[in-house]
Amino acid sequence: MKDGPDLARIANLVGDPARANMLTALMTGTALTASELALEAGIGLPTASSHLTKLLEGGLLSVASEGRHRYYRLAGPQVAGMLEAIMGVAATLGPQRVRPGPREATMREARVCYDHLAGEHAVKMLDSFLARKLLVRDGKEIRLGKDGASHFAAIGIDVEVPGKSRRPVCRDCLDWSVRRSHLAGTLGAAILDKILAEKWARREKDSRVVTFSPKGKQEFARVFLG
Amino acid sequence: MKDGPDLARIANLVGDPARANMLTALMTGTALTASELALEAGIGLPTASSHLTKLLEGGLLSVASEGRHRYYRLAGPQVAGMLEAIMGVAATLGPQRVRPGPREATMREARVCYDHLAGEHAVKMLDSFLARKLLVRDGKEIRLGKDGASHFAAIGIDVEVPGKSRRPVCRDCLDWSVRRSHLAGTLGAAILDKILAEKWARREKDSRVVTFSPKGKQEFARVFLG
DNA sequence: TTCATTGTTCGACCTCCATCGAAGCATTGT
DNA sequence: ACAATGCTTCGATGGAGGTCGAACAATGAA
Repeated sequence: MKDGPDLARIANLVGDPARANMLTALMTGTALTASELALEAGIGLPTASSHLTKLLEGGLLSVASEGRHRYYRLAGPQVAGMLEAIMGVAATLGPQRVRPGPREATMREARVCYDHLAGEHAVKMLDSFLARKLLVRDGKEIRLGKDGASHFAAIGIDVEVPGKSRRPVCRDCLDWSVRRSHLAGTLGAAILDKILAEKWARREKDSRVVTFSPKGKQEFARVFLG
Repeated sequence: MKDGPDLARIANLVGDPARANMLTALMTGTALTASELALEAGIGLPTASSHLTKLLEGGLLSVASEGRHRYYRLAGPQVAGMLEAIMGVAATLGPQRVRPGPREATMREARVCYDHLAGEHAVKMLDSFLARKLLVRDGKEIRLGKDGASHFAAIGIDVEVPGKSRRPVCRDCLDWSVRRSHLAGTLGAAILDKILAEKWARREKDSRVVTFSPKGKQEFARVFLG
């Protein structure tokens, strides 16, 4: 009767509306303070604090104390992936989706997933990388292709791995909107950094949405879609 | 504040221990009756019935009435995939795993995931298929390679797709124990059928565990690992 | 019909937990 | 030192929902 890992324990953590809102907010990848998360979830500070300790003890979040602030973030990409998986089921199952809404459309196009880009653009980008053999699949893993490192270096993406970090350079992450993979890992994160640094796109405030400027979209296509 | 699909609603469904046990039991892919599920979850019939209607309305289960029995099953492979994703987080996060236990070891080696094989053997098998180009990745999709259909037909796996079914022939599914992909879809299901039909392995009663006989393991390696 | 099996519905109980106000700590700034 | 900010802890409240017994409905068998 007790097969495998404890589903209920961690699903229950996600199952509360307030906590779910917090986790969704943290899907942006940015670390947020307790008060910001309380505002996001629409609850008081004491309640938020209580939820946060539960998520912390549950292992879904990590925290960094800095001065009198405490910055909460998702415990890792794996947690983000699980949340996307649940969103995927909720999205296809949810007949109570009253209206797609404009917000929804922009989310499907481009959004932040933890620390990398997700959505249609991101899926196309990974497809292009694989087609050009800059990246190659190896089982579930994705690795740099023969010319991968030099190519990414040439376009200003620092792909060197210090060897210390456990985090893989490339990883794939299932997209809840497109139902295909996009690129995660340090490479995915570096690419998002570059896009924002070059101001090809900007993040909408308090949202996962990423909106490209017309010119930015061109540049993105030129540089990343080959 | 309300970004994307409704996480909490469906996570909450999985978050109750009784419901989680039911869902875990249904990960075997077999349809079970309400009383079987009540026994599995360790609760009374009325309680089970209440949970089942919730899971049904929530869209995680489907039901088929047959005589005075009502057979419940997971709503689809997508739900199974989500459950495995949550298990993955629970497994790596769960420090309260007191002891791995023998049950755990056999689960890692080979188990049923909804309707196909999962675990180390299954991961190796997919690796082999990809290496021999019987299957090829295409983005997130997995498709039959050039010689794929004929090869599988030769070893007695009927891979023809009636065209009617929406279900993909090949799909990958993330393995919570090995953290790599294994083969799902109709092909994955057909292969599991074959393994059981040939009696190379048998299912443990009321469990996801699949145990290979020594001879069966040899045959499995010969036929599927090339 | 009569009985047995299987499931659902109803009602009542009871536990759990999300919530907030107020107080307590810690850190920073003046 | 004193005040202000950010957050946690404590205590009390209230509501949601999981639980089961009993009654009811539906099917199948004797």
